[in-house]
Amino acid sequence: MTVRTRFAPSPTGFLHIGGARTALFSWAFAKKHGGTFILRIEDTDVARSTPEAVQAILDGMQWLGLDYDEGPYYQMQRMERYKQVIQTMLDAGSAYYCYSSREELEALREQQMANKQKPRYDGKWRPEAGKTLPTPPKDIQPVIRFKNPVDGVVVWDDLVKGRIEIANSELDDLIIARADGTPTYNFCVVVDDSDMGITQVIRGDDHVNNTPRQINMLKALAEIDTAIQLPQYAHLSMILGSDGQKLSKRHGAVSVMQYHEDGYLPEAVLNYLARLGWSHGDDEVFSMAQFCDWFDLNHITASAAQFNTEKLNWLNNHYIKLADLTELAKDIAARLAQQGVHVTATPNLTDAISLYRDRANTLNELAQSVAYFYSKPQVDAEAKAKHVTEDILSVLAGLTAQLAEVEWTTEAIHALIAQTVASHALKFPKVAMPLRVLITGGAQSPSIDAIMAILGRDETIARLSS
RNA sequence: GUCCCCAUCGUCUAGAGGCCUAGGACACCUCCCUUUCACGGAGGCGACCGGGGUUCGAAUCCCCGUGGGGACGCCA
Repeated sequence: MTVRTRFAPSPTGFLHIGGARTALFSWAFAKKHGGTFILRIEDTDVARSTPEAVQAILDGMQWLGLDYDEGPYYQMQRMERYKQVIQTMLDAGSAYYCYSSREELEALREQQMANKQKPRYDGKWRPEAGKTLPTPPKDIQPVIRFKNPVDGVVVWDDLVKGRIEIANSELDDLIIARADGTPTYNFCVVVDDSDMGITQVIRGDDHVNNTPRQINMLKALAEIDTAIQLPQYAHLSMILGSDGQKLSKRHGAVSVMQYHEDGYLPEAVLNYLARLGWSHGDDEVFSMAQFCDWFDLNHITASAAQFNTEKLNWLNNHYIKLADLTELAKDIAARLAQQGVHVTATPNLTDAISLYRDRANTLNELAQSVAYFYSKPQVDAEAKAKHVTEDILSVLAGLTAQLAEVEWTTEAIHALIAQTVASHALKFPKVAMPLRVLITGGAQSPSIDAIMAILGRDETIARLSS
């Protein structure tokens, strides 16, 4: 059977890092098996869904390069289909109208909680053989509930967690259509996964408790339509924040696009996410092509994983070092422009980047570190006091004068500095450090001669003369 | 509260009963390289949650405990 997987976010916010990983695994599984990856937008919660959120999800997936083969499907556009299925269930007796009011249900829940019981529907309107149902009140619009089996257990072999067994006695008759007639999540998922021929449902493990309900509905549907088959399920454990707490809006569950803004390469984020909860022996760094080739559900960890920015940084640095220089320069120029620093043809940006890329964890850091090539640096006062001392000023003046004459190459500049150092019987850093401070603004930088070569003669002399 | 899931270095993980003196990566520390800081190179520190079983043998299987997480909506 051809593999068909899906990613089914609800558009109530941006695509966060956990959602991105779920999408990534689903995507990779389809790729690995030459299957189809489907995007489905679960927007039945009209009150919370927004077009902006849909766009944010689309943008996030595009940035990461998680392309889908089908979709996006929108559940709101499938209303007729859901209503049709609900009707067949009503006709088949696997669903029924329930007239319990919200207040009534709320009171029931509170009472059960007070009795330390698991809150659930009491089955008041559930039809049973030989049971007389109450007379429906006129002022209440009924909801429709699924008639869940009372006995037995629901069992499935979770592709990540192994065999999971949940007793039907733990489940109640869930609402599949609201009073206004709109279907609810668990029901839509079942219809969609079935209609779309999903073979592996790969999703977050907060859905484990929904799975037995969905399986029961699927089985009920399968009694009506024998072509319906159960998918396999793979429940991914969640990603925790760096503090070990659940990722949430106020707990670092940032949008994947925030990583873009913060200067992370999609390759790094992808590689990091792939490795978070999945492994291939000791392999740490790999391309998406390699990942898709290796990916399997057997090597997914069942336990929750904590997000670690330092490792992401390390990977990001790795991919920055590997990045195409021209592409990198384009990105860095844009980031500099955002800060009001405009890149000019000289000094050469790609040369400047080559000098700094090895030490940058993010593109923002990289942009920051080459900014002084295009705007006067703010000279660090402490570094200046320490390195630009009285006794060295005359040496610098002499050097500056010679700089006007020297051939403008890294080698020639280096030779000139070395010669100055020698003629004054100094140590190399004694001259290099003040140059560094005056030219770059700080005490840490790559080789100062290489920097000067890129910066240009006039600007170098200008900075040394001020 | 009830049900479900999970448990190896600080973190991500390898580990399918003997290959484990528990391996790798990030972080951290030391040294080397060096023109400062990085990069890079070489080392180091550092873990099987606890208790019972099963077995000749357990990080690996079973049970109990503990700890963490999730679910219990006319949200998804």
